[in-house]
Amino acid sequence: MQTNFTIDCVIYSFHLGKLQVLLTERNEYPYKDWWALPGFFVDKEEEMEEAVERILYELTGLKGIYMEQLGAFAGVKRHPQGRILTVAYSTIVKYDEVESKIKPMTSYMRQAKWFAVDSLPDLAFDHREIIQKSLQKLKSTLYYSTIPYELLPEKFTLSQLQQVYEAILGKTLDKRNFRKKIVNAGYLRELSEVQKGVSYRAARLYKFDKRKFFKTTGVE
Amino acid sequence: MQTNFTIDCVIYSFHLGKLQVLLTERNEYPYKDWWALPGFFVDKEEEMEEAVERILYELTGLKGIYMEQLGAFAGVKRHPQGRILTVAYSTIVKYDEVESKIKPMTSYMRQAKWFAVDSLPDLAFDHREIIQKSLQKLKSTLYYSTIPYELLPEKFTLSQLQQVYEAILGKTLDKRNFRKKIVNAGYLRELSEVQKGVSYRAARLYKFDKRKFFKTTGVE
DNA sequence: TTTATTAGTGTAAAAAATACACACTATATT
DNA sequence: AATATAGTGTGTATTTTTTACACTAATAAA
Repeated sequence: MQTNFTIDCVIYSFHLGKLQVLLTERNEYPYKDWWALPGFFVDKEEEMEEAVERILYELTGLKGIYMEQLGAFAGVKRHPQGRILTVAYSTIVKYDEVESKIKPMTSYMRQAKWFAVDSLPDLAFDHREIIQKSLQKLKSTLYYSTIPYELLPEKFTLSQLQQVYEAILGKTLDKRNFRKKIVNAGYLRELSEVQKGVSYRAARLYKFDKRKFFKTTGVE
Repeated sequence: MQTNFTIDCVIYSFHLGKLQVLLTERNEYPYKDWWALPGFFVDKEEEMEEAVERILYELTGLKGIYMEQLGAFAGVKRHPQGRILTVAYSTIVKYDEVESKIKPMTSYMRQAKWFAVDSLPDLAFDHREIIQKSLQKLKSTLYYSTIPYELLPEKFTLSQLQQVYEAILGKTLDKRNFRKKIVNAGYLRELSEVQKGVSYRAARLYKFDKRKFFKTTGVE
């Protein structure tokens, strides 16, 4: 059998202490005027990862972003006009790197906007379910993944890192225990720099050392 | 874009102390005479899970088996005759419940046979990669999943359970520590029965209590 | 009765996770 | 200069979890 084949992207970033998802407003039936995950048909000779790159580039102007396949969603009833199989990807961009004005839209979508994951609008199709599943996976793999560092700028403070963990896990963590654990893990490099432009004591900056991470965790 | 759409199943069972995978010998080009994962095209109005059920039923005569989606594999180059998107599922059957003579084959495949995961033959397409990924996932979720109990008969001994864990993790575990951990977890029911037909001291039998499992782990 | 084979059990040590509170520093404000 | 404000940075004691480790008990077969 043949089926229509699309990619949908859950695009995350971290901003204002919250995990954010980039959604687009549809300008087409079905679900006209509803918010939806950005997605497109996959071209005939195009790899799925290339399609993800393409969508991300068109929307945010970024290349080489972090992505991870979430799975296939192919319910016969998920699209009113017959089955459309979509393969969902979780992707991450750094909020600051996304051009402030997200790219002007195609005819398919009117605008794109960041939403905090704890206050999403109603969503088209089964996109709510997709995000739910993506968040669940984020949570369960958090401590063995590079995801927190994909969400933060290259240099970050331990408090910012803790905020990311808290935003994803949806609970607060003890500051001293968090620091002990994360610093002991041994894949953060303490810089001699400190934060700038804050109106209180500036915090020390750290960098994530990917090589040490892979060496110590053996992941990926 | 439209694409061909198939399902491939990694069908596991546990036998002779080893994790086994059911493979079929292809009787068609491409990869004629190669071993491959059982798979079929998905019908137009058929849910993916239904397709998995159908394949499993045709091959093993079983219904209501355990399944879990692994992901989509859609490399442009994975099939010589152009892209065929396959969604892979990991499934589990109890070895004893599968009719000893696995169903007579269709024209597509000559025979089906169990292979221990540590001695697989060369495989068609990207099926080696699919199995690899499936095994990896099995490993990493083992302690929070019902998989070991899907592999075992309803009543089992702690040694058998330990064998399952060892087969999947690929390493030996300490008997006392394993028992302590698993019994403390609180979702095994000790029966008053013991094993029969063994030529040595018979071991106590246990049952898995799904409800307690979900209550205590909160998973699924 | 002896042999072979697996079942079943406890304790001590080490490591990891948790709970918990205050002094320090940099800036902005008066 | 003094003070208020806001977040940084740090240690210890307790509990829980994980690890290491070896012998006796039960049964069937010879």
